[in-house]
This record gives sequence, C-alpha cells and structure tokens, in this order.
Amino acid sequence: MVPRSTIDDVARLAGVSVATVSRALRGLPNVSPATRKRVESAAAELTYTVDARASSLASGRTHTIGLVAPWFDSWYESKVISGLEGVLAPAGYDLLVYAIKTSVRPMPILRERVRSRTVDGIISIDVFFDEEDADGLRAFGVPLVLIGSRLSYGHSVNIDNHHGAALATSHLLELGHRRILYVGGAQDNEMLSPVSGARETGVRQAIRDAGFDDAEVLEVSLDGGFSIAGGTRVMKRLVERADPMPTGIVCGSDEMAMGLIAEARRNDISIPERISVVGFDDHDLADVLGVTTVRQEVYEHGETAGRLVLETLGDDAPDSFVHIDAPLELVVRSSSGPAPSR
Amino acid sequence: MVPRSTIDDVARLAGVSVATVSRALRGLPNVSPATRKRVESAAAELTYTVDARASSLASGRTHTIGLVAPWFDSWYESKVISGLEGVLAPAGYDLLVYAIKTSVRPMPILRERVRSRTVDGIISIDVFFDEEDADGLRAFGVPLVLIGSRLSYGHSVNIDNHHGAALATSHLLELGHRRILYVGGAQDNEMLSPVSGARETGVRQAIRDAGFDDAEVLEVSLDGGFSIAGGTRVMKRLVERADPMPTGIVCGSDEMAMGLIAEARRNDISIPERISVVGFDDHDLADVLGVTTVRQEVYEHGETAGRLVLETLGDDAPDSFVHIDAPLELVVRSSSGPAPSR
DNA sequence: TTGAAAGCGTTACCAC
DNA sequence: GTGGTAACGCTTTCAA
Repeated sequence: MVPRSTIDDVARLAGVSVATVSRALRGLPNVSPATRKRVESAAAELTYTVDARASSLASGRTHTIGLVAPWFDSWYESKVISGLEGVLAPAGYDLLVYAIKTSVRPMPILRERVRSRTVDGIISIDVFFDEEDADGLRAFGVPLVLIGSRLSYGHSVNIDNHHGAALATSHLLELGHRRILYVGGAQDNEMLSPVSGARETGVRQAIRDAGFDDAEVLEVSLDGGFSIAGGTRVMKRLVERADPMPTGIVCGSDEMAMGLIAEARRNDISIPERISVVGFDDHDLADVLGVTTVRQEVYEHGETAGRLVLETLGDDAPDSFVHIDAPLELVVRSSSGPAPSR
Repeated sequence: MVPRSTIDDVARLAGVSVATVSRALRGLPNVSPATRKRVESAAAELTYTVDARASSLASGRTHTIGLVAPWFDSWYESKVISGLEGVLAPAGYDLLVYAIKTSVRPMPILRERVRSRTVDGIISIDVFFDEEDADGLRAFGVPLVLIGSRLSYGHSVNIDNHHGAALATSHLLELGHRRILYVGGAQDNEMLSPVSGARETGVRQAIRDAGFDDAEVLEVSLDGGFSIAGGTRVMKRLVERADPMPTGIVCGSDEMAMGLIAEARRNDISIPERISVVGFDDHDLADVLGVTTVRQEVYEHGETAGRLVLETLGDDAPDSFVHIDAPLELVVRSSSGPAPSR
C-alpha cells in the first residue's frame, strides 16, 4: 500500500502553508510564480492528489452529475451516455448512473441523491415527473435537465414526437398507403407511454390533415413495447389473423421496426412490396438494414444536456429554463415504397 | 431552497447525541429500541439524509465503483453497465463511468481516481494494462476487476476468445467451407487488438486442427474495426476485387457480421447460399437477423464483475484473485450453411 | 446503552 | 502574497 500524502505533507515539503498549497494547486491568483513552482514540484514528488471527498465537503461541490434513466441497456441510452460523457469529462465532471425500474417512483431516488449531496446536478432520460415532483425539485434548487420529457422546473431536450410521427405517416400516405398501422405502446415499460401516445396522436393527425378518416385508415397496436421482441410479436399476430394486412406500418422505434421486418421476411412477406415500414430513431443498424426512419440526433441530445447542466451549476436557484426542440428528419430507405396496387 | 438538516439537528430533536444518531440510523447494535425509534422519527420529520461526502470522509469508503471503458456507446458496454448496475445499486453502491479514449494510457486516470478517493473499487472493460501498470495498481491495493483482459493483479472475467473463434471456424469447416476469411482488426480502435489477435489465432488453430493448411485456407482482413461500418467496408472490397470470394467468413463481432451481410444483400450475394457468415457476441439483433454466432452472456459478465468487486471491498490488500472463464456457445442460425458445391 | 471529542483532508475567510 | 484557522458533516474510538 502506497502511503497517501495529504495537503499537509505538501505544505511541509514546500515550506508553505496548506492554504497556499490549496491556492497554488488550483491555479488561483495571489500566488507568486516562484511559490507555485515549489508547491507544484512538492506535490509531484509526493504524487499528491486532492482528496475529492474532503474537497467536496469543504467546497460544497461534488463535480459529479447524476444520470437517471429507466434502464441502460438500450441503444438510445448508450448514445446519450456517450454524448454526456463527452462534455462532462473534459469539464472535470464525473458521471454517475442510476437505473430506476419502471415501477418505482423516481422522486425518492432523486431526493436521496440531492440531499445526500452526491451530485451537483441531474439529467434524466425519459423520466416523467408530475408537477408535484417539480415543486420538490424546485425546492432543492438543483440543476436539472430532462431528456425526453418536460417540466415546469428544469431545462429540457426534446423532440417533437407528434411531428416526427406525422413525418413518417405523411411519407406513407404520399406513397399511396391507405391502410396504416401504428405500432407503439409500452406494455413492457410503462415509462414510455407518453412518448408512444404523442406519436400515435401525430400519426392520427397526419391522416386527418391529408383529408382521410383516421378511424378508417388507422389501426393501432399498443403492445410493441419499444423492443425488438415487441416488433416481432406484432408481426406474428398480423400474419395469423384473418383481417387484411395494413400496407404501411409506422413504428415508434427502429428496434420494433427491425423485429417486425425480420419476422415479415421469415414469413415471406416482402418489404416494401407488400408492406412498407417506417421506424423512429435512426438506430445504428437502420442504415445497414435499410429501414426508413425518422432520425433524431441522440448523441447530440446527450451533449446538449451536458452543456445545459454545466451552465446551470453556478446559479443556486435557477428560474429560467431552456427547452430545446431537437431536430428530426425523415430518412427514406428501402423499407418503404409505393403501396401495392390493390 | 429547502434548509438542509444535519445530524446535529436530528440529535437535538431526538434529544440524544450525534453519535447515537449515527449508530441508530445505520442500524448498528447497542442502541435501545426506544432510542432508535425516536431517532428515526426525528430524522423522518426533518427529512434528514446523511451527507455522502462527510460520511465518506469520516468512514473512508465512498460507496462508489468506477467503470472504465474505451467508450460507452456500443452494445457490449451497455449490457455490461446494466448488469453491473443491477448488482451494485441494491448493495448501495453507485456506478461512476469514465470513457478513456484509445490513445490515452489508462493508468494516469485510474491513479487519479484511486488517490483522490473517488471510488472504492474499479472495473474495466477491454482495457489492456501491462505488468508495470499491475504493480501500480497493486500498490494502491484497490479492488479491481477486469472484464475482457487479465493481469497479475485483480480479478477478471474473460471468455476464451481463442476457443470461441475455433467454434465458429469448425462450424464452417464442417459445413465444407475451404476458403475462409477472418474479419477482425482494430483499425478504428487499437484497444481491441488483443481480442482480435486471439480470435484470429483461434481460427487458424481450428483450421490446422482439422488437418488443413491455414496458409491456403485462411485469408485475414484486419480492418473490420469491430464496427458495423467496418463490416460493410470489408464486403465492399470483396465485391470489387478480382480474387475468388471466400465461401465462409468468421467475424470478430456481430456488428461487423451485420454490416457485412447487409452489404452482401445489397450486391445480391445470397447468404448463406454463396457465403456463410458467423459472428461473435450474440447481439440483441443477431437472433432477429438470423446471424449464426458465438454467444457470450454479456449482462452476466457485468453481474459477475459487480459481485467480485463487492466481495473484495473488505480486504485492503487483496492478493488472491479469481479468474472467471465465462461460457461461450455456438448458436447456429440462418447466415451459415453448406459450402457452395464448387 | 450513551455521550464527548478527536479526527477525516480540504476550502475559504480574514488577518497580516 | 501568505498563513492561521474555523468550518464542512459525519464516523469512531474511548469513557462513562
């Protein structure tokens, strides 16, 4: 075990006070160049490193940002983490991750984190607080950035789900599709229901805006669960049932779309000849697999959120918030095409 | 801003000393049931939460584990994070993540973390230390678990890359393939070269063990970079070149396999009729896309690693280490089949 | 079973 | 420009 050296050791070796060591090492002003040099070499000689906990206790900041999300093993979350890490690390901030299972209310966890002074700020992904929660968070005065949701307290980074779904739908309508299925739903995870709901509304709206009767054109399947398996499940059911198949499908996520497309292939249902499929996200594999999709820049969402927390760290009672409307773009690939002639 | 209450407030309200509050709240013995009750309700009334930094400073433990990996936006890492989080959180440990870019030596970062007492233990994914690093780590006496690499210091969770690649190769050989391409390489990221190398050796060995001349049967492409794009790139080159195509391809990762398969389809090269492809990992989409692969249980790797660090936390100079050889299994799907007749 | 008090290693304020 | 010294909020002996 290497004997850990403290600020006192450095002070002694450099022949100055601990106060001076602290100032010198942090690059604060009011330290003569000569002294700073001496302190620095003393620190180097002792391989001294500031004790983060002690520093934290004395200064009040932990230099740590907490990330809360329902889970971390999905494509979306991993992209956000990367983006976040990319901006936090260079700024000297650590990233702490907490998964909150769908069934648990998020607030107690956050309260814990904030009160225990474990983190200086919080970023959430797809966590849906209510206004009561907002008041609680406001009371803490903690920097907060919500990705994928919005609140009266805290910054937010969102996409216009409604619009995105409408983009996908209009694309299908323009291709002549008149029997459309929207696959969304959060059976596997209740947390995503607001997202699924907004996208469904967008689909419906686009159909109406195009002058069609959504009750006639649209069918909705809400057990896709935003997962690969969910997409597969939906396609399986379509194959088995007696009703006519939809000719166009809008999926709430690329993963559902991929599951669905793969199952279609297995059943010799050619895509896009018989069914056109549009996903959502622009998953890394969407391009490779030719999935037409509504693209969102997830890595950038993480970066933006990271920048926003960092900016807010100074203010101890943030009261004006930025709400970012992140860009969305329809990317047409080979999974969509003209509706079959009859 | 809510006024934060401290242990003193609780002590005052409960009419006991701070020492007693500390003991009572942590469930230590030697506290009368009545006192404990009083302390607990006082704490509840004040919504008191222990200050993690202060607690940490006084006790010596941070209840935080650091995870180091080259990046976090890939399938593999996200699975490991999930597995880890699943065992750390219930045990009351936080997970801190650090991405280390390929070009940077990992040691300085770890040293920083350990000396600053930011983490109680460290888990790494695909970080390749040398023995000098090992001595450094040993000197810190910090609990360490390496996933995907091995060192004379620290526990490790590994798969037998050599064996896995051999499984894939034997499968192809048994199907009659006699012109095999191994796609690996770490052009995009030098960190993975040991993995790529081990797999290549495994392929070569399997060919020899089957009684063939590897120089004749095997071709190697080392710019797959373990990425989707890399797989695509390799297939593109195969299509363009004059040499005969291999009939069987072993890819170092499913992502490369998927990129490669997609590009093959685009060029009307049917899989597995003309080329059989075997991947590595059992990526979530491998099943859906019918990729034959060598499966590894990544989520479990995370869980195991988590358990190992937690177990080691007590010992302050760990000297006996566990090296887990995680299971591997060939999963045959539709991307592989008999070699074409001529 | 309970309490007093000495740390834990910094930072930050206030003199000098 | 530099040093002394209270905090920071808790844990942990050691006595009582």
